Amino acid sequence: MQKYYQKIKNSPIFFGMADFELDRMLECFKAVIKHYESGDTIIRSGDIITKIYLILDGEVNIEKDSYWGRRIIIQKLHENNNIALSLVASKNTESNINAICTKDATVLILNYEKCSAMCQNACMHHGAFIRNMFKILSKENVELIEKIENISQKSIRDKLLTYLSNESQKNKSNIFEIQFNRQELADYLNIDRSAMSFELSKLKQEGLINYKKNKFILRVEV
Amino acid sequence: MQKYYQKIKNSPIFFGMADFELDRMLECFKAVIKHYESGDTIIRSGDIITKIYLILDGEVNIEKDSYWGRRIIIQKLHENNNIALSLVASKNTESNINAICTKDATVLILNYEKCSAMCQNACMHHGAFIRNMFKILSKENVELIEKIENISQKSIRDKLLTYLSNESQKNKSNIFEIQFNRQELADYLNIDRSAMSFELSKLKQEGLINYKKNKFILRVEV
DNA sequence: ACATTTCTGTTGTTTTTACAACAAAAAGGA
DNA sequence: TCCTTTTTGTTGTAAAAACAACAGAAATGT
Repeated sequence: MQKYYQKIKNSPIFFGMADFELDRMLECFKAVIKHYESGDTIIRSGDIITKIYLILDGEVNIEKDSYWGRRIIIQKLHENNNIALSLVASKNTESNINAICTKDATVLILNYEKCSAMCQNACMHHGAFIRNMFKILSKENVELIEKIENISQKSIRDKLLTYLSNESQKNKSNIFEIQFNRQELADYLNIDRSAMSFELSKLKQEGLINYKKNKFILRVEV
Repeated sequence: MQKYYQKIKNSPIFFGMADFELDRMLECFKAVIKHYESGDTIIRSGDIITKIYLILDGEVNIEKDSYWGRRIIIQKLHENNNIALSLVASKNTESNINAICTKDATVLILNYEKCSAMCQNACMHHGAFIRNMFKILSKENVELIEKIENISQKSIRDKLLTYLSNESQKNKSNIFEIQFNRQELADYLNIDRSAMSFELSKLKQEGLINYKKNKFILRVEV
Protein backbone atom coordinates (compact mmCIF):
# COMPACT_ATOMS: atom_id res chain seq x y z
CA MET A 1 0.00 0.00 0.00
CA GLN A 2 2.84 2.34 0.92
CA LYS A 3 4.30 1.98 -2.54
CA TYR A 4 1.15 3.42 -4.06
CA TYR A 5 0.38 5.97 -1.37
CA GLN A 6 1.25 9.04 -3.40
CA LYS A 7 -0.66 7.78 -6.39
CA ILE A 8 -3.72 7.15 -4.27
CA LYS A 9 -3.39 10.53 -2.60
CA ASN A 10 -3.26 12.26 -6.00
CA SER A 11 -6.16 10.36 -7.52
CA PRO A 12 -9.29 12.38 -8.20
CA ILE A 13 -11.25 10.15 -5.87
CA PHE A 14 -9.24 11.28 -2.85
CA PHE A 15 -8.43 14.75 -4.16
CA GLY A 16 -7.81 17.44 -1.60
CA MET A 17 -7.50 15.20 1.43
CA ALA A 18 -4.79 15.50 4.01
CA ASP A 19 -2.74 12.43 4.89
CA PHE A 20 -4.59 11.76 8.11
CA GLU A 21 -7.91 12.03 6.34
CA LEU A 22 -6.80 9.65 3.61
CA ASP A 23 -5.56 7.16 6.18
CA ARG A 24 -8.88 7.28 7.95
CA MET A 25 -10.77 6.79 4.71
CA LEU A 26 -8.63 3.86 3.56
CA GLU A 27 -9.19 2.16 6.86
CA CYS A 28 -12.86 2.93 6.78
CA PHE A 29 -13.14 1.47 3.27
CA LYS A 30 -11.13 -1.61 4.19
CA ALA A 31 -8.96 -0.74 1.22
CA VAL A 32 -6.86 -3.48 -0.35
CA ILE A 33 -4.58 -3.56 -3.36
CA LYS A 34 -4.87 -6.31 -5.91
CA HIS A 35 -2.88 -7.11 -9.03
CA TYR A 36 -4.41 -8.41 -12.23
CA GLU A 37 -2.75 -9.83 -15.31
CA SER A 38 -3.66 -8.99 -18.85
CA GLY A 39 -6.64 -11.12 -19.77
CA ASP A 40 -7.99 -11.43 -16.23
CA THR A 41 -11.64 -10.80 -15.60
CA ILE A 42 -12.05 -8.28 -12.80
CA ILE A 43 -15.83 -8.18 -12.92
CA ARG A 44 -18.10 -10.55 -14.79
CA SER A 45 -21.60 -9.66 -15.89
CA GLY A 46 -23.98 -10.97 -13.23
CA ASP A 47 -21.53 -10.60 -10.36
CA ILE A 48 -22.83 -8.97 -7.21
CA ILE A 49 -20.97 -5.70 -6.84
CA THR A 50 -20.37 -4.03 -3.51
CA LYS A 51 -16.91 -2.61 -4.05
CA ILE A 52 -15.40 0.24 -6.03
CA TYR A 53 -12.21 -0.33 -7.98
CA LEU A 54 -9.67 2.43 -8.46
CA ILE A 55 -7.13 1.69 -11.19
CA LEU A 56 -3.62 2.63 -10.05
CA ASP A 57 -1.91 1.45 -13.21
CA GLY A 58 -2.55 -0.80 -16.17
CA GLU A 59 -5.49 -0.91 -18.53
CA VAL A 60 -9.02 -2.22 -18.21
CA ASN A 61 -11.81 -2.53 -20.77
CA ILE A 62 -15.45 -2.20 -19.81
CA GLU A 63 -17.28 -4.54 -22.14
CA LYS A 64 -20.62 -6.12 -22.74
CA ASP A 65 -21.37 -9.35 -24.49
CA SER A 66 -24.32 -9.00 -26.76
CA TYR A 67 -26.90 -11.75 -26.60
CA TRP A 68 -25.40 -13.15 -29.77
CA GLY A 69 -21.87 -13.27 -28.46
CA ARG A 70 -20.47 -10.15 -30.07
CA ARG A 71 -18.20 -8.01 -27.91
CA ILE A 72 -19.11 -4.40 -27.27
CA ILE A 73 -16.42 -2.18 -25.76
CA ILE A 74 -18.09 0.50 -23.67
CA GLN A 75 -14.91 2.25 -22.61
CA LYS A 76 -11.22 1.79 -21.98
CA LEU A 77 -9.95 2.75 -18.56
CA HIS A 78 -6.53 3.66 -17.21
CA GLU A 79 -4.79 5.02 -14.15
CA ASN A 80 -7.10 7.09 -11.94
CA ASN A 81 -10.26 5.76 -13.53
CA ASN A 82 -12.67 3.77 -11.45
CA ILE A 83 -14.73 0.68 -12.11
CA ALA A 84 -18.25 0.06 -10.83
CA LEU A 85 -18.68 3.41 -9.10
CA SER A 86 -21.96 4.20 -10.83
CA LEU A 87 -23.19 0.65 -10.34
CA VAL A 88 -22.56 0.67 -6.61
CA ALA A 89 -23.82 4.21 -6.16
CA SER A 90 -27.07 3.51 -7.97
CA LYS A 91 -27.60 0.31 -5.98
CA ASN A 92 -27.49 -1.82 -9.12
CA THR A 93 -25.72 -4.52 -7.24
CA GLU A 94 -25.76 -6.98 -10.12
CA SER A 95 -23.19 -6.00 -12.71
CA ASN A 96 -24.36 -5.65 -16.28
CA ILE A 97 -20.84 -5.29 -17.66
CA ASN A 98 -17.55 -7.17 -17.78
CA ALA A 99 -14.34 -5.50 -16.66
CA ILE A 100 -11.45 -7.14 -18.49
CA CYS A 101 -7.83 -6.39 -17.73
CA THR A 102 -6.02 -5.63 -21.00
CA LYS A 103 -2.62 -4.67 -19.59
CA ASP A 104 -1.30 -5.89 -16.22
CA ALA A 105 -3.03 -3.71 -13.68
CA THR A 106 -2.88 -2.65 -10.04
CA VAL A 107 -6.21 -1.87 -8.48
CA LEU A 108 -7.25 -0.36 -5.17
CA ILE A 109 -10.44 -1.97 -3.96
CA LEU A 110 -12.74 -0.02 -1.66
CA ASN A 111 -15.56 -1.63 0.22
CA TYR A 112 -17.96 1.18 -0.40
CA GLU A 113 -21.07 -0.53 0.91
CA LYS A 114 -19.63 -1.31 4.30
CA CYS A 115 -18.29 2.17 4.73
CA SER A 116 -21.35 3.86 3.37
CA ALA A 117 -23.52 2.23 6.01
CA MET A 118 -21.04 2.85 8.78
CA CYS A 119 -20.07 6.38 7.89
CA GLN A 120 -23.46 7.75 7.13
CA ASN A 121 -22.98 10.49 9.66
CA ALA A 122 -19.92 9.42 11.53
CA CYS A 123 -17.08 9.79 9.09
CA MET A 124 -16.42 13.45 8.72
CA HIS A 125 -14.46 13.04 5.52
CA HIS A 126 -17.25 11.28 3.75
CA GLY A 127 -18.51 14.65 2.53
CA ALA A 128 -15.34 15.48 0.64
CA PHE A 129 -15.32 11.97 -0.78
CA ILE A 130 -18.86 12.31 -2.09
CA ARG A 131 -18.04 15.67 -3.64
CA ASN A 132 -15.09 14.11 -5.44
CA MET A 133 -17.13 11.20 -6.68
CA PHE A 134 -19.83 13.58 -7.80
CA LYS A 135 -17.35 15.35 -10.03
CA ILE A 136 -16.00 12.07 -11.35
CA LEU A 137 -19.46 10.80 -12.21
CA SER A 138 -20.38 13.99 -13.99
CA LYS A 139 -17.27 13.70 -16.15
CA GLU A 140 -18.04 10.07 -16.91
CA ASN A 141 -21.50 11.12 -17.90
CA VAL A 142 -20.22 13.63 -20.40
CA GLU A 143 -17.83 11.04 -21.81
CA LEU A 144 -20.60 8.50 -22.25
CA ILE A 145 -22.61 11.06 -24.18
CA GLU A 146 -19.57 11.66 -26.35
CA LYS A 147 -19.32 7.94 -27.00
CA ILE A 148 -23.00 7.90 -27.94
CA GLU A 149 -22.29 10.69 -30.38
CA ASN A 150 -19.45 8.69 -31.92
CA ILE A 151 -21.39 5.52 -32.48
CA SER A 152 -24.60 7.28 -33.51
CA GLN A 153 -23.17 8.43 -36.82
CA LYS A 154 -24.75 6.63 -39.70
CA SER A 155 -21.77 5.51 -41.78
CA ILE A 156 -18.41 4.00 -40.94
CA ARG A 157 -16.81 7.09 -42.41
CA ASP A 158 -18.80 9.46 -40.21
CA LYS A 159 -18.12 7.37 -37.12
CA LEU A 160 -14.41 7.47 -37.78
CA LEU A 161 -14.34 11.19 -38.52
CA THR A 162 -16.44 12.01 -35.47
CA TYR A 163 -14.34 9.81 -33.22
CA LEU A 164 -11.06 11.16 -34.58
CA SER A 165 -12.10 14.79 -34.38
CA ASN A 166 -13.30 14.25 -30.81
CA GLU A 167 -9.95 12.68 -29.94
CA SER A 168 -8.15 15.52 -31.65
CA GLN A 169 -10.13 18.04 -29.62
CA LYS A 170 -9.37 16.19 -26.38
CA ASN A 171 -5.68 16.23 -27.20
CA LYS A 172 -5.85 19.85 -28.31
CA SER A 173 -3.83 18.90 -31.37
CA ASN A 174 -4.40 17.45 -34.80
CA ILE A 175 -1.63 14.98 -34.10
CA PHE A 176 -2.50 12.41 -31.50
CA GLU A 177 -2.31 8.78 -30.49
CA ILE A 178 -5.42 6.68 -30.04
CA GLN A 179 -5.83 4.19 -27.24
CA PHE A 180 -7.42 1.37 -29.23
CA ASN A 181 -5.94 -1.11 -31.64
CA ARG A 182 -7.96 -1.71 -34.80
CA GLN A 183 -10.09 -4.56 -33.48
CA GLU A 184 -10.83 -2.67 -30.28
CA LEU A 185 -11.69 0.50 -32.16
CA ALA A 186 -14.08 -1.50 -34.34
CA ASP A 187 -15.69 -2.99 -31.23
CA TYR A 188 -15.94 0.47 -29.71
CA LEU A 189 -17.57 1.96 -32.79
CA ASN A 190 -19.61 -1.18 -33.43
CA ILE A 191 -18.40 -1.74 -36.93
CA ASP A 192 -16.58 -4.46 -38.82
CA ARG A 193 -12.83 -4.25 -38.46
CA SER A 194 -11.95 -4.96 -42.07
CA ALA A 195 -14.54 -2.51 -43.37
CA MET A 196 -13.10 0.05 -40.96
CA SER A 197 -9.54 -0.56 -42.15
CA PHE A 198 -10.74 -0.13 -45.70
CA GLU A 199 -12.42 3.18 -44.87
CA LEU A 200 -9.32 4.40 -43.03
CA SER A 201 -7.26 3.70 -46.14
CA LYS A 202 -9.72 5.64 -48.26
CA LEU A 203 -9.61 8.61 -45.88
CA LYS A 204 -5.82 8.51 -46.06
CA GLN A 205 -5.85 8.36 -49.86
CA GLU A 206 -8.21 11.32 -49.99
CA GLY A 207 -5.81 13.23 -47.80
CA LEU A 208 -8.29 13.82 -44.99
CA ILE A 209 -6.18 11.96 -42.47
CA ASN A 210 -2.83 10.31 -42.13
CA TYR A 211 -1.82 7.59 -39.74
CA LYS A 212 0.68 4.94 -38.87
CA LYS A 213 -0.47 2.38 -36.38
CA ASN A 214 -2.00 4.32 -33.50
CA LYS A 215 -0.56 7.73 -34.43
CA PHE A 216 -3.06 9.86 -36.32
CA ILE A 217 -2.94 13.21 -38.06
CA LEU A 218 -6.08 15.07 -39.01
CA ARG A 219 -5.24 16.98 -42.14
CA VAL A 220 -8.22 19.30 -42.33
CA GLU A 221 -10.89 20.72 -40.08
CA VAL A 222 -13.47 17.98 -40.18
CA MET B 1 -43.76 28.51 -7.02
CA GLN B 2 -46.23 27.63 -4.28
CA LYS B 3 -48.29 25.63 -6.77
CA TYR B 4 -45.35 23.32 -7.39
CA TYR B 5 -43.97 23.25 -3.87
CA GLN B 6 -44.95 19.68 -3.08
CA LYS B 7 -43.65 18.44 -6.41
CA ILE B 8 -40.33 20.16 -5.84
CA LYS B 9 -40.14 18.84 -2.30
CA ASN B 10 -40.72 15.28 -3.52
CA SER B 11 -38.25 15.44 -6.38
CA PRO B 12 -35.12 13.29 -6.03
CA ILE B 13 -32.97 16.38 -6.21
CA PHE B 14 -34.38 17.74 -2.94
CA PHE B 15 -35.16 14.36 -1.40
CA GLY B 16 -35.17 14.16 2.36
CA MET B 17 -35.11 17.88 3.06
CA ALA B 18 -37.33 19.59 5.57
CA ASP B 19 -39.39 22.58 4.46
CA PHE B 20 -37.10 25.13 6.00
CA GLU B 21 -34.10 23.51 4.35
CA LEU B 22 -35.81 23.46 0.98
CA ASP B 23 -36.77 27.12 1.32
CA ARG B 24 -33.21 28.02 2.12
CA MET B 25 -31.92 26.05 -0.86
CA LEU B 26 -34.40 27.55 -3.31
CA GLU B 27 -33.43 31.01 -2.20
CA CYS B 28 -29.78 30.15 -2.34
CA PHE B 29 -30.19 28.80 -5.89
CA LYS B 30 -32.21 31.82 -6.98
CA ALA B 31 -34.79 29.30 -8.16
CA VAL B 32 -37.32 30.39 -10.76
CA ILE B 33 -40.06 28.54 -12.61
CA LYS B 34 -40.39 28.78 -16.36
CA HIS B 35 -42.93 27.38 -18.79
CA TYR B 36 -42.05 26.06 -22.21
CA GLU B 37 -44.29 25.11 -25.10
CA SER B 38 -43.93 22.02 -27.21
CA GLY B 39 -41.31 22.76 -29.82
CA ASP B 40 -39.40 25.31 -27.74
CA THR B 41 -35.65 25.02 -27.46
CA ILE B 42 -34.61 25.07 -23.82
CA ILE B 43 -30.90 24.69 -24.48
CA ARG B 44 -29.16 25.00 -27.81
CA SER B 45 -25.82 23.39 -28.58
CA GLY B 46 -23.14 25.99 -27.98
CA ASP B 47 -25.05 27.84 -25.25
CA ILE B 48 -23.12 28.71 -22.12
CA ILE B 49 -24.66 26.69 -19.31
CA THR B 50 -24.58 27.77 -15.69
CA LYS B 51 -27.98 26.57 -14.52
CA ILE B 52 -29.60 23.25 -13.75
CA TYR B 53 -33.11 22.55 -15.00
CA LEU B 54 -35.49 20.36 -13.03
CA ILE B 55 -38.50 19.22 -15.06
CA LEU B 56 -41.69 19.53 -13.02
CA ASP B 57 -43.99 18.34 -15.78
CA GLY B 58 -43.99 17.92 -19.55
CA GLU B 59 -41.50 16.22 -21.79
CA VAL B 60 -38.06 17.16 -23.05
CA ASN B 61 -35.78 15.47 -25.57
CA ILE B 62 -32.00 15.65 -25.29
CA GLU B 63 -30.74 15.66 -28.83
CA LYS B 64 -27.65 16.19 -30.91
CA ASP B 65 -27.42 17.31 -34.48
CA SER B 66 -24.87 15.30 -36.34
CA TYR B 67 -22.48 17.25 -38.52
CA TRP B 68 -24.56 16.19 -41.50
CA GLY B 69 -27.84 17.40 -40.06
CA ARG B 70 -29.28 14.14 -38.86
CA ARG B 71 -31.02 14.19 -35.48
CA ILE B 72 -29.78 11.94 -32.71
CA ILE B 73 -32.02 11.51 -29.68
CA ILE B 74 -29.86 10.88 -26.64
CA GLN B 75 -32.69 10.52 -24.15
CA LYS B 76 -36.24 11.53 -23.40
CA LEU B 77 -36.87 13.25 -20.08
CA HIS B 78 -39.93 13.70 -17.93
CA GLU B 79 -41.05 14.92 -14.52
CA ASN B 80 -38.27 14.77 -11.92
CA ASN B 81 -35.52 14.45 -14.51
CA ASN B 82 -32.93 17.16 -14.78
CA ILE B 83 -31.24 18.84 -17.69
CA ALA B 84 -27.61 19.91 -17.79
CA LEU B 85 -26.66 18.64 -14.36
CA SER B 86 -23.67 16.67 -15.60
CA LEU B 87 -22.62 19.52 -17.87
CA VAL B 88 -22.63 22.08 -15.09
CA ALA B 89 -21.06 19.74 -12.58
CA SER B 90 -18.22 18.80 -14.90
CA LYS B 91 -17.58 22.46 -15.73
CA ASN B 92 -18.36 21.88 -19.40
CA THR B 93 -19.99 25.26 -19.60
CA GLU B 94 -20.58 25.09 -23.33
CA SER B 95 -23.47 22.78 -24.09
CA ASN B 96 -22.88 20.00 -26.60
CA ILE B 97 -26.55 19.04 -26.75
CA ASN B 98 -29.94 20.52 -27.55
CA ALA B 99 -32.81 20.28 -25.08
CA ILE B 100 -36.07 20.42 -27.01
CA CYS B 101 -39.45 20.61 -25.34
CA THR B 102 -41.72 17.94 -26.86
CA LYS B 103 -44.76 18.43 -24.62
CA ASP B 104 -45.59 21.70 -22.83
CA ALA B 105 -43.32 21.72 -19.81
CA THR B 106 -42.78 23.44 -16.48
CA VAL B 107 -39.19 23.71 -15.40
CA LEU B 108 -37.51 24.79 -12.18
CA ILE B 109 -34.28 26.59 -12.95
CA LEU B 110 -31.50 26.56 -10.37
CA ASN B 111 -28.53 28.85 -10.59
CA TYR B 112 -26.06 26.22 -9.52
CA GLU B 113 -22.91 28.17 -10.28
CA LYS B 114 -23.82 31.14 -8.16
CA CYS B 115 -24.82 28.96 -5.25
CA SER B 116 -21.92 26.61 -5.59
CA ALA B 117 -19.46 29.47 -5.15
CA MET B 118 -21.42 31.05 -2.34
CA CYS B 119 -22.29 27.92 -0.43
CA GLN B 120 -18.99 26.19 -0.60
CA ASN B 121 -18.85 25.96 3.16
CA ALA B 122 -21.63 28.18 4.27
CA CYS B 123 -24.81 26.42 3.26
CA MET B 124 -25.25 23.53 5.61
CA HIS B 125 -27.75 21.78 3.35
CA HIS B 126 -25.40 21.68 0.44
CA GLY B 127 -24.15 18.31 1.63
CA ALA B 128 -27.52 16.64 1.37
CA PHE B 129 -27.99 18.24 -2.02
CA ILE B 130 -24.70 16.88 -3.32
CA ARG B 131 -25.54 13.42 -2.02
CA ASN B 132 -28.85 13.54 -3.87
CA MET B 133 -27.25 14.69 -7.08
CA PHE B 134 -24.61 12.02 -6.73
CA LYS B 135 -27.32 9.38 -6.70
CA ILE B 136 -29.08 10.97 -9.65
CA LEU B 137 -25.89 11.09 -11.70
CA SER B 138 -25.07 7.48 -10.94
CA LYS B 139 -28.50 6.44 -12.19
CA GLU B 140 -28.10 8.52 -15.33
CA ASN B 141 -24.79 6.84 -15.87
CA VAL B 142 -26.32 3.39 -15.75
CA GLU B 143 -29.07 4.51 -18.13
CA LEU B 144 -26.58 5.88 -20.62
CA ILE B 145 -24.76 2.56 -20.60
CA GLU B 146 -28.06 0.85 -21.23
CA LYS B 147 -28.67 3.14 -24.19
CA ILE B 148 -25.20 2.28 -25.49
CA GLU B 149 -26.12 -1.37 -25.20
CA ASN B 150 -29.30 -0.78 -27.18
CA ILE B 151 -27.70 1.00 -30.08
CA SER B 152 -24.61 -1.19 -30.16
CA GLN B 153 -26.48 -4.19 -31.47
CA LYS B 154 -25.53 -4.98 -35.01
CA SER B 155 -28.86 -5.36 -36.76
CA ILE B 156 -32.15 -3.48 -36.65
CA ARG B 157 -33.75 -6.62 -35.32
CA ASP B 158 -31.25 -6.97 -32.47
CA LYS B 159 -31.55 -3.29 -31.58
CA LEU B 160 -35.31 -3.60 -31.34
CA LEU B 161 -35.24 -6.80 -29.32
CA THR B 162 -32.59 -5.45 -26.95
CA TYR B 163 -34.45 -2.18 -26.49
CA LEU B 164 -37.80 -3.88 -25.99
CA SER B 165 -36.48 -6.46 -23.55
CA ASN B 166 -34.76 -3.70 -21.57
CA GLU B 167 -38.01 -1.74 -21.46
CA SER B 168 -39.86 -4.87 -20.44
CA GLN B 169 -37.40 -5.44 -17.61
CA LYS B 170 -37.73 -1.85 -16.43
CA ASN B 171 -41.51 -2.20 -16.37
CA LYS B 172 -41.25 -5.60 -14.73
CA SER B 173 -43.81 -6.86 -17.21
CA ASN B 174 -43.92 -8.22 -20.73
CA ILE B 175 -46.71 -5.75 -21.45
CA PHE B 176 -45.60 -2.17 -21.48
CA GLU B 177 -45.88 1.17 -23.21
CA ILE B 178 -42.90 2.83 -24.84
CA GLN B 179 -42.21 6.53 -24.61
CA PHE B 180 -41.19 7.12 -28.21
CA ASN B 181 -43.23 7.38 -31.36
CA ARG B 182 -41.79 5.53 -34.36
CA GLN B 183 -39.70 8.37 -35.73
CA GLU B 184 -38.30 9.13 -32.30
CA LEU B 185 -37.52 5.49 -31.63
CA ALA B 186 -35.70 5.32 -34.93
CA ASP B 187 -33.69 8.43 -34.02
CA TYR B 188 -32.96 6.92 -30.61
CA LEU B 189 -31.75 3.63 -32.08
CA ASN B 190 -30.05 5.35 -35.01
CA ILE B 191 -31.87 3.44 -37.69
CA ASP B 192 -34.18 4.26 -40.56
CA ARG B 193 -37.80 4.58 -39.53
CA SER B 194 -39.31 2.69 -42.43
CA ALA B 195 -36.81 -0.14 -42.13
CA MET B 196 -37.64 -0.28 -38.44
CA SER B 197 -41.39 -0.41 -39.08
CA PHE B 198 -40.78 -3.23 -41.51
CA GLU B 199 -38.74 -5.17 -38.98
CA LEU B 200 -41.39 -4.61 -36.30
CA SER B 201 -43.98 -6.09 -38.65
CA LYS B 202 -41.78 -9.10 -39.25
CA LEU B 203 -41.29 -9.64 -35.53
CA LYS B 204 -45.05 -9.44 -35.08
CA GLN B 205 -45.68 -11.95 -37.90
CA GLU B 206 -43.16 -14.33 -36.38
CA GLY B 207 -45.03 -14.07 -33.09
CA LEU B 208 -42.05 -12.75 -31.11
CA ILE B 209 -43.84 -9.54 -30.23
CA ASN B 210 -47.19 -7.90 -30.55
CA TYR B 211 -47.98 -4.22 -30.51
CA LYS B 212 -50.49 -1.56 -31.26
CA LYS B 213 -49.14 1.95 -31.43
CA ASN B 214 -47.01 2.39 -28.33
CA LYS B 215 -48.31 -0.64 -26.42
CA PHE B 216 -46.03 -3.63 -26.75
CA ILE B 217 -46.21 -7.25 -25.68
CA LEU B 218 -43.14 -9.46 -25.64
CA ARG B 219 -44.35 -12.93 -26.44
CA VAL B 220 -41.28 -14.95 -25.49
CA GLU B 221 -38.21 -14.63 -23.35
CA VAL B 222 -35.86 -12.86 -25.71
C1' DA C 1 18.23 -14.12 -36.30
C1' DC C 2 14.53 -16.94 -36.97
C1' DA C 3 10.02 -18.83 -36.30
C1' DT C 4 5.55 -17.95 -34.57
C1' DT C 5 1.84 -15.30 -33.45
C1' DT C 6 -0.77 -11.21 -33.65
C1' DC C 7 -2.30 -7.25 -36.01
C1' DT C 8 -3.55 -4.70 -40.11
C1' DG C 9 -4.88 -4.08 -44.86
C1' DT C 10 -7.17 -5.71 -49.24
C1' DT C 11 -10.59 -7.77 -52.14
C1' DG C 12 -14.91 -10.05 -53.76
C1' DT C 13 -19.46 -11.68 -52.38
C1' DT C 14 -23.59 -11.77 -49.68
C1' DT C 15 -26.57 -9.55 -46.61
C1' DT C 16 -28.46 -5.65 -44.57
C1' DT C 17 -29.79 -1.01 -44.44
C1' DA C 18 -31.01 3.49 -46.11
C1' DC C 19 -33.71 5.95 -49.03
C1' DA C 20 -37.65 7.33 -51.71
C1' DA C 21 -42.26 7.11 -52.78
C1' DC C 22 -46.55 6.02 -51.61
C1' DA C 23 -50.67 3.76 -49.09
C1' DA C 24 -53.17 3.16 -44.92
C1' DA C 25 -54.41 4.40 -40.42
C1' DA C 26 -54.89 7.49 -36.67
C1' DA C 27 -55.29 11.96 -34.57
C1' DG C 28 -56.80 16.59 -34.40
C1' DG C 29 -59.60 20.60 -35.65
C1' DA C 30 -63.44 23.11 -37.51
C1' DT D 1 -69.22 14.84 -39.09
C1' DC D 2 -65.71 15.64 -42.71
C1' DC D 3 -61.36 17.45 -43.90
C1' DT D 4 -56.53 18.03 -42.93
C1' DT D 5 -52.45 16.72 -40.89
C1' DT D 6 -49.61 13.52 -38.74
C1' DT D 7 -48.10 9.02 -37.94
C1' DT D 8 -47.26 4.36 -39.30
C1' DG D 9 -46.71 0.58 -42.59
C1' DT D 10 -45.20 -1.36 -47.23
C1' DT D 11 -42.48 -2.00 -51.24
C1' DG D 12 -38.62 -1.75 -54.66
C1' DT D 13 -34.05 -0.08 -55.53
C1' DA D 14 -29.54 1.74 -54.63
C1' DA D 15 -25.97 2.05 -51.35
C1' DA D 16 -23.43 0.48 -47.53
C1' DA D 17 -21.84 -2.79 -44.35
C1' DA D 18 -20.79 -7.42 -42.80
C1' DC D 19 -18.45 -11.36 -43.69
C1' DA D 20 -14.92 -14.49 -45.27
C1' DA D 21 -10.56 -15.43 -46.89
C1' DC D 22 -6.15 -14.23 -47.45
C1' DA D 23 -1.63 -11.44 -47.84
C1' DG D 24 1.59 -8.52 -45.77
C1' DA D 25 3.53 -6.16 -41.73
C1' DA D 26 4.67 -5.87 -37.07
C1' DA D 27 5.42 -7.71 -32.65
C1' DT D 28 6.86 -11.36 -29.65
C1' DG D 29 9.48 -15.15 -27.86
C1' DT D 30 13.36 -18.23 -28.09
